Amino acid sequence: MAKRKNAPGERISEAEHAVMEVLWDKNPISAAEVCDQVCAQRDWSIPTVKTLLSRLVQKEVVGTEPDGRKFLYRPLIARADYVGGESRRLVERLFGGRAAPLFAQLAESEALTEDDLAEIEALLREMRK
Amino acid sequence: MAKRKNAPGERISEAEHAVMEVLWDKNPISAAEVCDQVCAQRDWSIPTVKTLLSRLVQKEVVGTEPDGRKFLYRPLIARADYVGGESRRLVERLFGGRAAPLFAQLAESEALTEDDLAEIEALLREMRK
DNA sequence: ATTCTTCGATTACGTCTGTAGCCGAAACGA
DNA sequence: TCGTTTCGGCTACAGACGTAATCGAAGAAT
Repeated sequence: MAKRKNAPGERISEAEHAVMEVLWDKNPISAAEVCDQVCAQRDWSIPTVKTLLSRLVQKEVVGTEPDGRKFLYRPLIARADYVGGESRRLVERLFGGRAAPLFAQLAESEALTEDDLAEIEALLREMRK
Repeated sequence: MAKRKNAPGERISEAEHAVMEVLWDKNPISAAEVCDQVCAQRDWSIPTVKTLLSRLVQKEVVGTEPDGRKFLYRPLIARADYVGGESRRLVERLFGGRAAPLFAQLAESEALTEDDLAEIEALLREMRK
């Protein structure tokens, strides 16, 4: 009954997510390389990135492989899985599990561009077959 | 430096959100009444609910009005605003601000029911005019 | 008036999160 | 071989969060 854990399931925090994005973009890479990417956007220092990386390793969502004296990191979960999980969680929590109200909400708050609409229409048409 | 917050914006936590849901459903109500609702679902005790309420008051998202010797609480922000904000935040963080990929994601992870599809189609048709 | 009951307010405390410093071992340069 | 640089690993610490007990004042009951 609890929502606890599927295979990969340890919760990923906001800051950790930023690190994951970098890893999804390119991997495997070293801590320093991760910092190159992420320290540009969020104003972090190397130690911070290393802490986040080790927490992610602990949570078993990031794996390591030795590369000479250093380590290379790579994600152990697919971005699509993470993103899907977060999306479903939001729909669950805020819209009683129904996606339509989310859509309505986005529409109302003008978060939908003309392009979005067209794209969604296309997707719908495709799913209809 | 610490994290920023603007007028409406103090972050509402998961547990606090549960309390907000109760207040949105019925208000103004007393702490005890909030507990009646929320302690049924989450297994909390009165002190917990009161703590959450006072934190929400501090964050200025819940207001109080004296009712004899006790207080009645009511939300100061609309549910639609909160929900809209959270939705936009998710779309921003996970989909680069584009809603279409969210939709695709939900579709792929089978989070869309037949009803959802129909409803969304209807909404789309309506927006098309 | 004295006690019993209610509340809100204050305090507590372990965990998680954001952010970072320090240390020791390994690799490198001389 | 010896110091210097480079890493990963452990340690730290403040603020947020989840959860709750305790205190003190205002009312109610007798």
